[in-house]
Amino acid sequence: MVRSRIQIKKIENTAARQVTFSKRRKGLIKKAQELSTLCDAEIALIVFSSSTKLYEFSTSRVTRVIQKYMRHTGKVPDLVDSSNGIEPKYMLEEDIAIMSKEVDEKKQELSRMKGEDLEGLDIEELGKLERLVEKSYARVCRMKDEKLQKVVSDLKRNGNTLLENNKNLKHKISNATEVELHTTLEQQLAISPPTNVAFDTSLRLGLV
Amino acid sequence: MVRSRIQIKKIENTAARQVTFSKRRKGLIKKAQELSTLCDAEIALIVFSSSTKLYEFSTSRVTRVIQKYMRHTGKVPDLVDSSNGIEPKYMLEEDIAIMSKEVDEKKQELSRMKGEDLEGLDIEELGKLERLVEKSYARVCRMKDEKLQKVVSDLKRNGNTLLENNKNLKHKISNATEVELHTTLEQQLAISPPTNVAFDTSLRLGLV
DNA sequence: AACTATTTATAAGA
DNA sequence: TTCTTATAAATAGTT
Repeated sequence: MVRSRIQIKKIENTAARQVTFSKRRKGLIKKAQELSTLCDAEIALIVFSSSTKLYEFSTSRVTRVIQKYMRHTGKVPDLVDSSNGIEPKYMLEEDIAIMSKEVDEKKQELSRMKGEDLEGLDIEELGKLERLVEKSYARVCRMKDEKLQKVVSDLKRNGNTLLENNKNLKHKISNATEVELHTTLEQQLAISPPTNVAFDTSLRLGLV
Repeated sequence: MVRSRIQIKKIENTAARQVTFSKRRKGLIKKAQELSTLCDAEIALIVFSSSTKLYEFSTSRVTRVIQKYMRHTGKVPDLVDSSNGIEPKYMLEEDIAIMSKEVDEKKQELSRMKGEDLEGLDIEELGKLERLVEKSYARVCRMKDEKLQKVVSDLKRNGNTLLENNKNLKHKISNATEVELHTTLEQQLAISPPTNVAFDTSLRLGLV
């Protein structure tokens, strides 16, 4: 459909097929969502990829739409209605309606926080939202900064510990060499210059 | 999508809703067909209009895909095969559990978008959230800006119309006074100084 | 039901 | 996977 027009037939190249599947599945689900919202339709969409992976979309729950489908087509009639006399169904459905409304509200609030679906807002509402998102941004940044600071200080602490260890090791080595081998100071330094290594490490860790 | 962009929310006008339903349903089914052909996917699409009319598309028989769905998800294993042993109450309670989870998820997502409840996130997740909120902020600002621009241009247009009207009125008055009353120019101006008023109005409106 | 100006979806490429 | 971009396809409003 783009860059070049394609024929509607199976895409033989597996990688290309997967990419197209992923994109078009997303598009299809979006369209289904839009149709259900715009036209108040009840929709169930079940998609199995060629590798039998399942993707689904439904306005309510897939099984609910399936039940409705069954009843409608006459296959497996009155699945829900044939409860044994008492009707817990009514109450529960009312609950569902309430929760469904709650979900919808949260969804809308969320999409507005994401900067979507803003058409319906007036300037004042947009200003409020702007301030809200701005504040949120500041909070997220602050939290990230705090966590980073913590990582940095942890690393610095580690670096200091290492530095300390290096000093101790150096000490032991110089004692050992002095007592046991009687090597010169010059020889000790040529074999291991621990001070510089430790210093470098600490610096590097402190800059992560 | 065309002529003008529309909001994705229920179309209240019944006729318009039906037209859109018909068009988009056709589009949706076409997309489903294309996806199934291109990517060798097994698809079932069930659509109930708001007037409960049924439309469907499926690569095989809808019930076959439904059965596969049932087996895959493990929900209501033998819905099709044995209609007697099913507990509608259970299903409804399950609905509530699912929705309740959905509400919780949305709530958490929302609070994170608001920069709350961030403790549990690692630095990478915080970075992602940061970019998301940043993008959202840009969108909200852009939308506000667009709306403001629109208000400004509307007001300017109004201002120009008023200016034009004032000119015409001034003309009429000056003609009328000249021909019918023979008043002096000074008297005309004392009664109505239209040029200045029009100018002021235009300026004020243009700066809202 | 047809038209068409736009928006949206997306194939290909990066 | 994700983004970009050029282009095809879908479709809202109109006739």
